[in-house]
Amino acid sequence: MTRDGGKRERILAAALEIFATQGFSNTTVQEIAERAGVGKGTFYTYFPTKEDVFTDLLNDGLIHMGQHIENKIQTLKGSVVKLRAILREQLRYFHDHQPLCRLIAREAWGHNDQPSALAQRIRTSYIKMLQEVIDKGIKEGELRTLDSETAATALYGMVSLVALYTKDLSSDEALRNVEMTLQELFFSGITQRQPIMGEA
Amino acid sequence: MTRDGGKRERILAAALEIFATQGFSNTTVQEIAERAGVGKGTFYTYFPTKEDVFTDLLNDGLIHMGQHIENKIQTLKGSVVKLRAILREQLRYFHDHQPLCRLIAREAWGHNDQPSALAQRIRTSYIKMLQEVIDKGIKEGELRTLDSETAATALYGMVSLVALYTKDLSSDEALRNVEMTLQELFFSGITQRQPIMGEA
Amino acid sequence: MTRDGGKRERILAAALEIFATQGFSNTTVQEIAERAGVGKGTFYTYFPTKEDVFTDLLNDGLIHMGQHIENKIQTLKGSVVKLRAILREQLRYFHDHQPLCRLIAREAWGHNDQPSALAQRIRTSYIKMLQEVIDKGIKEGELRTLDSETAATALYGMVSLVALYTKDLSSDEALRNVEMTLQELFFSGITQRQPIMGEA
Amino acid sequence: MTRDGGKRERILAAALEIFATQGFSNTTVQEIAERAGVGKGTFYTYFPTKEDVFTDLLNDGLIHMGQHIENKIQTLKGSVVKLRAILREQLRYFHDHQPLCRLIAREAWGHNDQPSALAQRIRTSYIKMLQEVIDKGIKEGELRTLDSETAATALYGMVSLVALYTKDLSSDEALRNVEMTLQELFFSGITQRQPIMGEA
DNA sequence: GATGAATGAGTTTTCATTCAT
DNA sequence: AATGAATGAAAACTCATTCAT
Repeated sequence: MTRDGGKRERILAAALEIFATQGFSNTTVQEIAERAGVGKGTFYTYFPTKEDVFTDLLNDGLIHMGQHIENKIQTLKGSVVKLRAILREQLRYFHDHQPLCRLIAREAWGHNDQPSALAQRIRTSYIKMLQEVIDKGIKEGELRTLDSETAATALYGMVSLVALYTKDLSSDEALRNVEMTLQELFFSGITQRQPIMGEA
Repeated sequence: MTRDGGKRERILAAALEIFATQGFSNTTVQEIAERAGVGKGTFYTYFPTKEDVFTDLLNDGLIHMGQHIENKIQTLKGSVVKLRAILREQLRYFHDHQPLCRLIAREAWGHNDQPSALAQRIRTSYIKMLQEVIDKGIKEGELRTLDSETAATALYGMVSLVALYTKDLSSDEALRNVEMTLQELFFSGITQRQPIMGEA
Repeated sequence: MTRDGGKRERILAAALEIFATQGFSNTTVQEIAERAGVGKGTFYTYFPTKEDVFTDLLNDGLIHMGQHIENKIQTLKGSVVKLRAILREQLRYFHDHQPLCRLIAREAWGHNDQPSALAQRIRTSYIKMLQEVIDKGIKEGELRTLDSETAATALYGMVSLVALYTKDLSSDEALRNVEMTLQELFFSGITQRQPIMGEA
Repeated sequence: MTRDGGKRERILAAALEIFATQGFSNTTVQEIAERAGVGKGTFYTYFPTKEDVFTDLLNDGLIHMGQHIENKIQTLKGSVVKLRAILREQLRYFHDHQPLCRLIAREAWGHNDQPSALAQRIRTSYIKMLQEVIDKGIKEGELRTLDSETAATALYGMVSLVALYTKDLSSDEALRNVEMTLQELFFSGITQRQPIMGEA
């Protein structure tokens, strides 16, 4: 599958790690080439410009994340079930692919003059998907009637910030705990269920 | 407004706008000076380095946002009431200070190798505050028992992403609609209230 | 004598000290003004450019040194007597006016593109004087017949390098010792007087 | 001569010439690169900073001059013979390597705030050597008893100033004449040998 | 195909000099 | 007359990109 000894992949992997840590501008092609174990010239055999690796990384990443999650929910039935799976998988995905996701996140805030270009794609390609699930749930009565775009964005924001801010998410247990909290929060809200009727 | 005809302020304002659009590295001192309507040298009369304007901007911004919101909730009683106010005010603040908040958000993901320095401060200075309110609410039975740190981060993530992603938030009505959605979502969850009582 | 409260003199003195320590290029007008206790703008009331203070300093210095030494020898009779006095006074002058002399010396090697300009003046204004004394001494038979220009330059080089290189020349005793050595050297040479006559 | 077509050497040579003429501060990297016939960036492929070429030049120069002269005198016997050779070789070396020596000389007066660093080395590495020869000569009775450090410095000062000040030293004859004068001066003094006994 | 030496456009920063107060 | 805020020209240095080997 990889002619050329996987050089392209090695470069992408190296770039990902360094971009994620240092950002686009503070990363030199030299560094990437070194970490990938190739000459600087070789970098340009595989990518026309530094910007291109970045874009490729982002595109591939977004596609991969989208597909990964769509795969997971494809066979599931019911909006709540689907959304629960999305929440879980997205959290896990962010956690398992921290560097990539950090890149996506930062890019989402616009790393340069055409911030929309890709941030746009996040909204359209990924958040749109969430939105559709939510819309369906509303129509079918499983979900409360609310603005689905806002809800989808909120879900995405919740999970991504938690995934990237929470210091210790390395143990499986910690991850599960955080997930449970988010599930509760997103599906039932933070408020203590009011003692409906005379239950007290 | 002060001596020097507010040059310092003009530079800060110009820097804020450009940094927010283009990021730190893609912004040149030249651009800032031009937009501020001063000479390049003048920039250096007021700030030792380019990095310093950036830091000043961020520090002041974080302090300002924190104080603004703390002021708003200080006199309120009850965790739910407080959290509702926080949600509303934060949304509004992000909306009213888009450039600044975009800066804060992006910085949170680390604009360079020492991302923690300021990201840390957001967590400690701002999210900690949310966490305390939630903790109190849990203790007093107003809120469901859940991991308060995760909940606080989730609230912050929800609001900030929605504020920055939502294209049209300019009309007061749009803003109110989005707010309402988030309030419902955060406090009551997305799920349609289960047919309470013995309807099954 | 000094209208304006001696500001000009204060600037010259300040400039001399800093130029001597840091060189022309590494000295800023700001520094000079500060050390002189005046505003930066005031500097330009008294001197058209930074270069001008430097030149003035050098010119005045050369003139002053020349006059000082000429005064000392004017009344003396005999070339050897005169040269001995010159050697003594020059050594002392270098020692007493280290900063100025350091400036002159460095300039002599050319501090910029027109190195000759001033180096020339040293040769013409000062070394010429030595040369004349030597020439007279030769003609009158007091001095050995040799190339007077070379001898004059050598005398100047001897004294100036010793004055500026010798670490401890602060005590009067040390100064006298060094002078004695130079006198012996210049007038009688380093060689042990050959066993005159048939002593062997 | 080495790989890279001697670029490093070309840069060093160019730098030497320009530094010697214009001084360190008045020389731009651009100029050096141009004169060396390379791009500005290439300069930085070979030297980390402008300061580094300067230092390399000086270090190499001092070492070279020292070795050159030590080689010349190593096999000679007798202090007077050695000193005569030193005087001759130093004069010739200064003359043959004017730019380098101009650099060394100027540095001796301190080209910036840390003049000692290298000026020190001149004293220690080179003048010390002269001093040792003189000391030996004194001990063995060939030379007059005098302060050897002062004498060594004087010799150095004499020769270097004459070498750098004397306008026309290009013909071999001129050089020999100047040398003879200095030899006479340094070894026998300027004074006409007193009519010892009744010779007149 | 792989490489790294060569390059110059572009960026930050300094500082002599001007000029309004 | 004295000042220092304002300025932009100039200089060191970086790094994406090219290209000869």
